[in-house]
Amino acid sequence: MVQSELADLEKKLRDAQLRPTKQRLALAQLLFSDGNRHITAERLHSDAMGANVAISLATIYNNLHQFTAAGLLREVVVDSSRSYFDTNVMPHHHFFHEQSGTLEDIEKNDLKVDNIPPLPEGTEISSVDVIVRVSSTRR
Amino acid sequence: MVQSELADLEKKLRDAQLRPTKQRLALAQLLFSDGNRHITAERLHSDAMGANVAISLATIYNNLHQFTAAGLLREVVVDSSRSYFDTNVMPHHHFFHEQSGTLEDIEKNDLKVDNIPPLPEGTEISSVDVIVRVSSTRR
DNA sequence: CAATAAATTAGAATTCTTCTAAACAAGAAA
DNA sequence: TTTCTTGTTTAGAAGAATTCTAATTTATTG
Repeated sequence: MVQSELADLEKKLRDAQLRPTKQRLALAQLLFSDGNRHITAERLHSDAMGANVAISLATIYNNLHQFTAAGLLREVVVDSSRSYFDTNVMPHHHFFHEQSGTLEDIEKNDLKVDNIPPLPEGTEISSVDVIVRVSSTRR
Repeated sequence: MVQSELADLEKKLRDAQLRPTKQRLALAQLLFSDGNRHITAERLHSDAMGANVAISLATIYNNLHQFTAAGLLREVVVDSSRSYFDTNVMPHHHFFHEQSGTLEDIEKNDLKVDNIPPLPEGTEISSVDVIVRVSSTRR
């Protein structure tokens, strides 16, 4: 890892009012150094173990939520049994592969959602999430 | 409840190859006798208790899944902490009210999804789910 | 440095869901 | 009917994901 990269991550955390602790920097590195990721807490935890970063699962959860609140991550709800966190925080949608449990981004401009009916009284849109669930073609 | 209604529910179960047991009939009544519902297992369980129907939570879960497999219900994933089951099995979408945790149907023809990009290699669409998350307008 | 406020942690606790193995009920056959 | 087979229900244990607790450690500020 490059020096400047670490400094960038530290700035990213500071800008989000999060102290750049050892654990946060390690997580930020795992999350943001390698393109878009869709990751679960357990997965991130084992990635950290694999990278010889000592960090408890509680801290993983704390930080995933703090990162999300700070707009550094976004939670994607596709599976009722676990939470996925997405490093792409721009508005966009997803393919969800049902067999493998993997997510793939769909850029917002590719896909169009039209004719949303009048919202329930007294509400405003907080997000529009499209999930295209796909499965392997059986042959 | 009307006699014919019970007979209809029994037929509905039989057609789905599910024996119309006391518990299943009671659940079918709670689920299908009163328009579209979006319900959680816990909620259905307390509805049953409220209607003086003795039924265990395990049976609720068993049957929600069996009904879903038989196409009598559809599972809606909107909240990573619990599962919702929808009695409307026609293709359609949802408003999800973030504060109250309630769902509301959006008829398929109201809303249009266009320009879905090419699917991942070797896959086919199993469903396209749109969730319009709304929250109360603060004033 | 010292003070204080924030972050981390292990492990317990919670919540939702599934499993297990035994008891029970439904439908089929005699 | 009665019997047989198989499907269903059940209580409670077990499991999985997540949150909480209270103590300890670490970062930042003065």
